[in-house]
Amino acid sequence: MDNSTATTVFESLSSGVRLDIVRLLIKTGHQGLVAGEIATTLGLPATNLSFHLKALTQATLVSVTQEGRFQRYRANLAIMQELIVYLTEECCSGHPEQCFEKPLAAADCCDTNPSLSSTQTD
Amino acid sequence: MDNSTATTVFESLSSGVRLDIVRLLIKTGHQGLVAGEIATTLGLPATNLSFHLKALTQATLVSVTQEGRFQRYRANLAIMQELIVYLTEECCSGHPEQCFEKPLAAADCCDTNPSLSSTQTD
DNA sequence: ACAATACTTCAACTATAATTGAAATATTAA
DNA sequence: TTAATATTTCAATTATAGTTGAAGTATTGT
Repeated sequence: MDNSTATTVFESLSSGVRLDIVRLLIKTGHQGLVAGEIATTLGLPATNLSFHLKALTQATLVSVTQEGRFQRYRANLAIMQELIVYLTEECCSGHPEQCFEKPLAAADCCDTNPSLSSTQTD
Repeated sequence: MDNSTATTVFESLSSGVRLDIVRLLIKTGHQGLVAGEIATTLGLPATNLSFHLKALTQATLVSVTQEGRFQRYRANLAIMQELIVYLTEECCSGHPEQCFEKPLAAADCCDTNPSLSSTQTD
């Protein structure tokens, strides 16, 4: 991931609304959600949601597929992983010795570790 | 890291200027840089830099200490690590089975692995 | 064909962020 | 103590982002 892509991704996630959308879509995984379901879940007017979904789609953080008159949105997990790699590289750049003094916990991510998910606020 | 903190951090890094500042300060590590050095390196007017440094400081992405009439800024690596953990948790939430299909590379970060740093664009 | 549904686009508006030069503050050097 | 240096704050301006209702497009159900 290059710096301008990273900026675009950060920009996308800098809106509370868009972060909520991405987190919601990550939770629904491959199934994703159609626009109306997102609107209902997050209590957003359709036009406002559409605005943010367009931004997220252009930033490739979500993908869309048409299903009849519905538009199904899915989170792009790959780019989240790339973002994690990017941040890890940046944190280490030139200073590996002070990088990750405490354990990263990334490796623990997929374990059944309730203490990780319980740190979330909503 | 809670969601509103994450939003604040993303907001901070969503500006190309601020991302440049943080990346520069990460490179200089514990030594950090005084404001004037940052301004010279990035070619920014002092007042504009000060604006962004204030935002970064309030978001706790950088810290300041006074040295006579200089202000020395340093990156807060700990919050970058927390951000990585936050993203990892979010990516995994509810879907550990599809989390990190490809290797994360986070663990390789501090190894002498030139292929990682060579992916950066500037 | 026609009405209903799902969603997007458009245009207008409001809100927030970024940039700038001038003035202010604080520290140091002469 | 006066001048120079380092940085911040302020006020004004410009630029960009977010929100909304109305209208438009496309698909489906009757």
